[in-house]
Amino acid sequence: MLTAAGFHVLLALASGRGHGYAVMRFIEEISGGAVKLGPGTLYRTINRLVADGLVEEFDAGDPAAPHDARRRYYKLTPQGERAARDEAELMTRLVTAARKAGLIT
Amino acid sequence: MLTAAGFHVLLALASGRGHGYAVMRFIEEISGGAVKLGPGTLYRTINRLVADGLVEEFDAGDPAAPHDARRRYYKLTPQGERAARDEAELMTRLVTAARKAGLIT
DNA sequence: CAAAGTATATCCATAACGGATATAACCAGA
DNA sequence: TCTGGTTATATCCGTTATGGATATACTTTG
Repeated sequence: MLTAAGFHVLLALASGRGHGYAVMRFIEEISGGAVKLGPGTLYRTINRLVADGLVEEFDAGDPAAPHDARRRYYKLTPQGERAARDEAELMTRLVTAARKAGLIT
Repeated sequence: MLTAAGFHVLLALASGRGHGYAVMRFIEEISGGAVKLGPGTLYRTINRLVADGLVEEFDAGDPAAPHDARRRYYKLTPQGERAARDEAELMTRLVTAARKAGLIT
């Protein structure tokens, strides 16, 4: 199974956040500030996802938009998309159960 | 934040699974067999939740139903319920984002 | 040009996990 | 009754993952 950080990263990439720092902000945003991914966990997690074939770096060579040269861009591989989808589906089941249990409305 | 295992246990308890082994089966059931909590993680997690005040043991002294004497029963504390609800709410946000990203329907 | 923010990378101590091993009670059927 | 399979809890060990600090340097804004 994916780790929480792993899923967060995949979800951020699937949501169009292409590089590490943007991933970090996405997670903070979506959790209302509750979840913060420090740089240690962030870059380590990205590297692990790349090593596992769930994510790949790509060249965002759009010369029109003068992007920050330091940035490294990543996207999901088909395998990564599958993994993210599986995890999201598991999560819907957990949310349904939480609703059934009266934890949330 | 809760660990995945921690949330699973809280959710199982909130769903009326009172003792450790039942918690284990609940998680396996709800995930369609994808997530399995081994005894190491299971009992360690329960103990941690108790130590953190999210869960407490109680005496299921129902003499009518001759229950298994080995079982140890647990339930959520108010704090545990809050934590489980917060986590479930975060999860709904993640699921919504996954839907928006086209990962799930 | 200085300060704040953006961006990536690495290190270390701590926390958590997975799976094996152990022990034993419970239950169904031969 | 005894025997095997399942239920149930507990602990140990090696591995993996985390959180936070530290480092470095580019970019943007006033």
